[in-house]
Amino acid sequence: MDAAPDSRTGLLDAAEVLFAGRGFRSTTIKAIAAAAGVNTALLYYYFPDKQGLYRTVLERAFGGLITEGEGRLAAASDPEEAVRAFIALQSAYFGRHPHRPHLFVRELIDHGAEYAAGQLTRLAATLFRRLCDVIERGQAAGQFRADLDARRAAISVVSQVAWMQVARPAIGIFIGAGPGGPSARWTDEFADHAAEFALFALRATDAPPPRPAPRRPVRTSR
Amino acid sequence: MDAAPDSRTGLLDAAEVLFAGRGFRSTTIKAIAAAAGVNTALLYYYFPDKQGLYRTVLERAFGGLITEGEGRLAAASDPEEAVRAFIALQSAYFGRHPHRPHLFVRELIDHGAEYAAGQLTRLAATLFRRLCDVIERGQAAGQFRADLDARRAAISVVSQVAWMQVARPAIGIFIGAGPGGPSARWTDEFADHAAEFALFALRATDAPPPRPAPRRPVRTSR
DNA sequence: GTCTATACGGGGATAGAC
DNA sequence: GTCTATCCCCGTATAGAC
Repeated sequence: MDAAPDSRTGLLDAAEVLFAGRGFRSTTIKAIAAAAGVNTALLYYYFPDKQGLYRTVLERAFGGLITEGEGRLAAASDPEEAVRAFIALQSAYFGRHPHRPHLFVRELIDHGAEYAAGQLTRLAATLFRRLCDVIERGQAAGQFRADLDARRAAISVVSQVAWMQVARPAIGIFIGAGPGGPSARWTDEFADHAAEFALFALRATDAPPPRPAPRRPVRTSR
Repeated sequence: MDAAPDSRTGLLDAAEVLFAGRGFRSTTIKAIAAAAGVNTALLYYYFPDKQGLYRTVLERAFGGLITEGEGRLAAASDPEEAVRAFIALQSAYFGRHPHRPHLFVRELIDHGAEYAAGQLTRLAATLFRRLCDVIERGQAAGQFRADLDARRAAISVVSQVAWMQVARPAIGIFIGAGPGGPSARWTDEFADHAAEFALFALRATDAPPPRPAPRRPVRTSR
């Protein structure tokens, strides 16, 4: 049930993995077609050219994050819970699509987000906006410290897992696991740590004591 | 005083900028030679091949970070001061070498740190080690919360500015500045924010009240 | 829808003159 | 030390048969 019988989807899947792994310029259409098990020329039947294929790959990947995120985050009501849910979303999404962090980062540094500008604008209006709102709501309730700028704080919240995903080989070396990167278990535990770290930073020092973090047994990453 | 009269250095400088901007595979030796104002064949006089040139570029860039970092960090004695100094180092170094974040990230995602493994091992034994030690010292002194794993905490500390440098186009869109990324002023202020955010997270809740953060007027980034 | 065959430019690298 | 000239492979994209 995991075979993609139709050629268009097969091309999209293969292109996504290759673009993520080697970047847009270094990925050849011959490699994409070969990985999809079809002929080079067929690519030009389904897509206008290499750029058009790339654009479609990006739309699918960002679109998936936004759709899934909006679904997941609507549930959380308490600000602390919402921050945890946000980081859990990052961790789960990248656990399920392990190459997408690279796809996203490459688009940022290769093209300055040129091809993903539309998707990022949507992301700004949905997930990022929602995280900022949650922080501001926590500040208004006296749960979170009021002296933090919500947008900067939101970036700090997101940065931990995002950077961990990108810098895996370096982190692997730093923690003694080698350039293959940390284990799946370590990766999951880092997400828990990141949530706690962010909440320690966000909490007002005179706030009512938070209930202990629920130890989520769910393990979602690779 | 900014001309690089000798061809070897000119090639290294040009290669660094191009490798950072487009990646190893997408950077052509013809482009490097042209940017350095010399002939393609001369590259093979000074370096064995494209890979050898790349390796040398990485060694110079990582080596600079380590050398500069060890110098700067030896000064700070107080753990809080040391954490601030660490983030200030990141900000200053990347402010002075604005393309190196991309160079580093590309090496991580393009080659899994294969070419930089040696430099990263040095980094692990110097700067990263030093940051972990500082956190542990703060924990032993009761200044920092003891329930954090020092290595994970160190990664959280580093991640904020690192991610901000990499995700500039996305952050620009998120904060309404557009895909060109945040302004130099915003970038500098984010480093201050990141230091405070990290210290809020690190501080033991029953610790003696920290002195107010010194507002560093020094502006070091682009 | 899917393939074969091919045009055409640009890539890394070397030989060898000066 | 620095250049010209060149080799050969591989990249994108298209024409057109089936």
